[in-house]
Amino acid sequence: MSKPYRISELASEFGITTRTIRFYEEKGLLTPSRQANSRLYSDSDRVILKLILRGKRLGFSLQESCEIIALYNPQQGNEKQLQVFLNKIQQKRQQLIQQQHDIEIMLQELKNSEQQCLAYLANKSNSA
Amino acid sequence: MSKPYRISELASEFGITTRTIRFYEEKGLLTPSRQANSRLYSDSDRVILKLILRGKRLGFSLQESCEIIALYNPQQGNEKQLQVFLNKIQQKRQQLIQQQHDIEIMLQELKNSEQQCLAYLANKSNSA
DNA sequence: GCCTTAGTTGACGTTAACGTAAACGGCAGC
DNA sequence: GCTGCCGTTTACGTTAACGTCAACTAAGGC
Repeated sequence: MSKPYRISELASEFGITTRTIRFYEEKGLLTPSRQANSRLYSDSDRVILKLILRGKRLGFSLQESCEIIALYNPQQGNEKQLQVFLNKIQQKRQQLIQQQHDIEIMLQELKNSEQQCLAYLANKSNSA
Repeated sequence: MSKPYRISELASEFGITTRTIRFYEEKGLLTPSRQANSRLYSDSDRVILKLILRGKRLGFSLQESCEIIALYNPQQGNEKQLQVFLNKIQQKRQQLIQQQHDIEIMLQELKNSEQQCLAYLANKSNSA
């Protein structure tokens, strides 16, 4: 148990506002403890926050990030429940792989534009 | 010049609504021609629509997708403008690479969860 | 005791990206 | 000539993810 974080610490560490952090709590994603009237965030709260922000960078909604975080914590259950769980994992995997492809193509297209641009610059400085 | 598309054709091809397509036009992303009172979409309209949807899958806003599409069409300009252009490309590239990393990690974590789940299932069927 | 500096709750405001509904035009088929 | 069906414009509605503001409390410094 390391020292807990205050809300402003997390906010500045991750470059978000305290309002945002409280909003995530309101949505049930974070469950900090209280000391007097102040919130205290544990390491695991911090991890969850990190996961949320990672999801955000990939364009996932809070709801989706929430589901993904749930996928990180396999719970025991009967065989059927575990199958549902495995299917969900598979779905997310497909989605992520699709994103990988999209990114590959975008990077290639950006590279093409860059090449054209550089060629034009080189040509220009040649003729100058 | 191939046969132009009607709005419902594009909608069903991409699995979106006609309202969405009209919305993109409203935002200036698409500029279909008109025949009488109907919209006619060209191949290039279709390409742009594809790019928008790709951006969406990666969590980009319409505004961002718009900027990325602009990056695909290098315009001539003076050296300074071209430098700005190259910088923007570089920025987007960094963002995409960050997303690649995020995806790698997520995929790994999903894999871990899957392994745990499978191990539990195997164990269970063993003891049965 | 007063001020400043976090922090709190509660409420209303805002923006993007569409959804939805109303009222209308045009044409193909019967 | 009426019925669908596809399309149009206009306009108001909706949801997510916060921003912003007000009014308040609790702790620490001088």
